[in-house]
Amino acid sequence: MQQLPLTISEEWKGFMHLFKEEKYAAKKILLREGEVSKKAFYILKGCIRLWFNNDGKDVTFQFFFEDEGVSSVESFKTGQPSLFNIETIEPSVILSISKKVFFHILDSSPIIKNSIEETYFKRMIFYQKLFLSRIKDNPKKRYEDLLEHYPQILQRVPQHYIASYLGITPVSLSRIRNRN
Amino acid sequence: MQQLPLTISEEWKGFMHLFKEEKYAAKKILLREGEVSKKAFYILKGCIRLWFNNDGKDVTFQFFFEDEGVSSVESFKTGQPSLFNIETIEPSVILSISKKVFFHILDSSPIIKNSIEETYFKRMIFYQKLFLSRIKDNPKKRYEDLLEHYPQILQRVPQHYIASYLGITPVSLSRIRNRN
DNA sequence: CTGATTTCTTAACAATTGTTATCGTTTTTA
DNA sequence: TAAAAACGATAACAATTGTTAAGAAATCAG
Repeated sequence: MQQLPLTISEEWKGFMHLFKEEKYAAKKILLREGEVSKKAFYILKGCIRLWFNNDGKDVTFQFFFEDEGVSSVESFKTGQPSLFNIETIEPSVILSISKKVFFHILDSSPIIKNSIEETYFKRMIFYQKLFLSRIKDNPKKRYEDLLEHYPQILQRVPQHYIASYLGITPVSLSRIRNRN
Repeated sequence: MQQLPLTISEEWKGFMHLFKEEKYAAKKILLREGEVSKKAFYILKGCIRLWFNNDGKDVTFQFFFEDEGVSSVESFKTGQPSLFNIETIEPSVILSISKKVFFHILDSSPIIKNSIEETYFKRMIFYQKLFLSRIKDNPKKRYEDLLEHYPQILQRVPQHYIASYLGITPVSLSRIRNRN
């Protein structure tokens, strides 16, 4: 969906053996809010959400599906505690890589290093656009955009997560859906 | 405020003669939405807002003040049309630099190149946080955060720009302010 | 200095969303 | 498979925000 995959380019293939394949049940937390990220992930099968605790309320703010890279980027890179949880929604098959190995790959391949930096840049633009959609659109419009551009999300993700993602309550989302 | 300055480190000083100092009146557009960015800016005095036209409505989404770098990053870097306008709010004194010279500096100084890439990374985190505040907080809370963390904005920027930035109408902002 | 514009407030009403609670239905788990 | 938990729809009412309009105050421009 709105996520930029960790491109498995030709270049990456030479390093694939350094990834570890892991299977997780649904609702498994891969990284807990407040902890320091030690691994980055790549989804082979399944889906994941990012969420954090906001005064006792579970706030979901991003979804990831097959062939997308997921991590708490700033925690993974800088060693700060993660601001959010990374949690499976469905049972999932994940490739994981340690910090040490990841940065070793970056050092040994300028091509990959470059592509990762490009990824930071693109992700910045992505978040800028997400932020803009919050400013310009009301919840109903944001729901319709989601319906138009990422219908798969609505089919795979429980509705109250989506409500949270849209910035409204589950009740309000249910109303919007049944208002034609 | 919430912007990451283009750090004028020691390293930068050797290149300062390549910048051009320009003076602008209030409400001057430095880059128009839809045009390709040819210059990046650094504010010596004054302030600037970023805004775009949304169905005829003027939507402001970021403010910049003294000692901050401003540009339509993705347009400046990739040559795509800018998604927004860059406009002075007050009469301003600006350092400007052309694309050609800017990237020449990046090529001649690995230190600066590195710091710019670091800037992309930090700006990504910045936009991520902005986006999160849209999800977790209601307009009133966002106004109070602004009041607490960036009181200078409220003193220097017209209120309807701030309302737009907070994602509400000027009328609603006026009500929030006068509701104690 | 004066008329025009911009900026902010307030009012009245409509529309939307939040809150709380209830009730089937589906899914999970022991 | 049976009990428990999760999920989604709906209702009733409160609170918030949007819309439109009018008017006062401040600022700008000639």
